[in-house]
Amino acid sequence: MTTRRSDTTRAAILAAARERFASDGFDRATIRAIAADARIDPSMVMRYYGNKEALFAAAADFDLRLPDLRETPRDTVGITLARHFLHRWEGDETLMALLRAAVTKEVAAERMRSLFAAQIGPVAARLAPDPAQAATRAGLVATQMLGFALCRFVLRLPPVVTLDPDEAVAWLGPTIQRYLTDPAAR
Amino acid sequence: MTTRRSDTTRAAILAAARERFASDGFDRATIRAIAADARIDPSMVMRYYGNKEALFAAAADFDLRLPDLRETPRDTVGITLARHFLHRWEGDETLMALLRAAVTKEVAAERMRSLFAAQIGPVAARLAPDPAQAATRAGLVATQMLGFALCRFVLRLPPVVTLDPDEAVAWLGPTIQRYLTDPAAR
DNA sequence: AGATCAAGTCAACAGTTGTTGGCCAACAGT
DNA sequence: ACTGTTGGCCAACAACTGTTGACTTGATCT
Repeated sequence: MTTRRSDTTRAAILAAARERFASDGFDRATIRAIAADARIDPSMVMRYYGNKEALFAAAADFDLRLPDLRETPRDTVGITLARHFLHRWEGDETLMALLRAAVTKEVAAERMRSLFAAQIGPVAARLAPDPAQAATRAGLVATQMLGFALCRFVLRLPPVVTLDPDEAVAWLGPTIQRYLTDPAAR
Repeated sequence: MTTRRSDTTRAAILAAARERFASDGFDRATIRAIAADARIDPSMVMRYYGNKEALFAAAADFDLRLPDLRETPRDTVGITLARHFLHRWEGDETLMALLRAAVTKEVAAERMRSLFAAQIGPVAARLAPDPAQAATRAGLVATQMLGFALCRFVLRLPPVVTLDPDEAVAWLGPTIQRYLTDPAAR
């Protein structure tokens, strides 16, 4: 199983696609632009990935890669989660591509939903004081994490962009901690 | 100054535009579709609003209309703000149009930035224990509010959609309160 | 009634998009 | 050397986009 000649361009296409989808969103990222970035003909993109939707599906394949939290002390889970999320977002533009697309493409939104349900859900299920509210708690965690990413990386609100990572974690950590482990509000 | 005949259609166009921009985003909301919704010819849209960008600018004109918080007790400001924001969002699809567009259109993002800076900034400036961090605190408030709106109205994460308004306010209120008035983290 | 002007319709333009099929060049195995 | 396959390019298509200008209708005013 040696790497074929095409595997190189295949990967180049995927990288260019991720970049374009991340910075321009699904609609404005044209196949022609992606092909130009990868220095190939647009028709190659079609040949390798079928159509634009399939290319996006391949480019937006993402895993949060949450660490195993079973060994972290219960009351530092919030901070740990916040730090990991921030780190994960900064190192991979896939999440950005997914978020930018999810706002207008239903398929991408669905992927976002299942991503968070599958990854944060279990954490909440284990930590929530009331198992019945586990899903709600996971959802709340998502609102704060995605909201931060939205403001910092997409909307670029100046005060949120300025925040250095440690500071951000120090602010967000307790919020996430509260959503996960504090007694229900009201 | 009686209302001219054209004012009716002018308003119809604006309403249709807001609806389309809110549900489809800037790119997918075509002038033809908007015109069809308003039951007129596409060229009328151009005549009245010049071009698509200007139409969007007119349709996405929004004001948070924050209540005067100087008389609300300092420690209930978080809940009050959360409730108002949620209420405002549900009653007017303009914010949705703005958010959907802000993710890919720089002009819309800029409007979002100045909107939050101008409206939440002053509140934070008055409540923050440390005047120097007022902007940061306002930004954090924005992350939670926009993140909630994103998950509930745009991405439609099931557990966040299910949440009834009072419950949502009870969860978000304390977070916002903390961002505004609690001593800085770290 | 006839002239004036706003309100609205129609058809077309130029550009861009995803997508397709035919063609060419390089390589591999015989 | 020959032949089949693989990787790549080119030109074109059909659909759709924002936008424009010429034309028709209808009301209003003198």
